[in-house]
Amino acid sequence: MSIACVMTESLPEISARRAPRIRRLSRRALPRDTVALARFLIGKLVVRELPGGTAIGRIVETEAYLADDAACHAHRGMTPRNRSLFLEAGHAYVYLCYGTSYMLNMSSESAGIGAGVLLRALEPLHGIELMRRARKGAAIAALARGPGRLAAALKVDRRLDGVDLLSPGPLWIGCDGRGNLDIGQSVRIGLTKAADARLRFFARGSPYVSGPKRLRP
DNA sequence: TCGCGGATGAACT
DNA sequence: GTTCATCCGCGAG
Repeated sequence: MSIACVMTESLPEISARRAPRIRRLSRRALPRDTVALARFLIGKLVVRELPGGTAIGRIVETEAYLADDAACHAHRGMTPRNRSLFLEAGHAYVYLCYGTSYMLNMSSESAGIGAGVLLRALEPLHGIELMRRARKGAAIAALARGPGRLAAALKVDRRLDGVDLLSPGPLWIGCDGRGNLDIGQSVRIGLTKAADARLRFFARGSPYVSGPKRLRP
């Protein structure tokens, strides 16, 4: 993604004089620990480069899935589906849930350790029309509120499983220096296993966070 | 604002 | 055959 590419599109959400300077996250800068990484990713940007343009959203909700965690797909060892969770921190793990929705995760530990962070919701910032087309005209507030919606809005599917999110490519994660948000914490959403662990993080007060109101105080 | 049920498909036991 | 970290539309309160 180049600044020029952002500025050539005449979208109201980012004015020319405030064009974002987005830098890819460096692997060195990532927190070592999965929980710290889930918190760290709040406020960072997901950049999706598509033939029709670039879609960008700010991460406002994440969940940590630990190596020692019954709710983590890697909990019972590596399988063809979950092998991306065992890649060095910063790789995409994408899978289909309930036959209808893709989930986008980022691997979070050293190579060989299966753990990750689920990206649950974005504040749409740029390429909103692109995302709305992918979401059948949904309201902006609901474009990427929920993990399945997030993946749909960014056209993320299994083809992006294993992609390095810290390298140039179709999908990467960056920072624009404005990510200092008030971060709340709660139990994770929708789980049947290990449902009591408070491993969900969200930007307090953001209307783009998913889940019932009691879980986003 | 909430809780419910159906649609959906791939991986795993 | 079972499981799964969801979405959507609907109806109750």
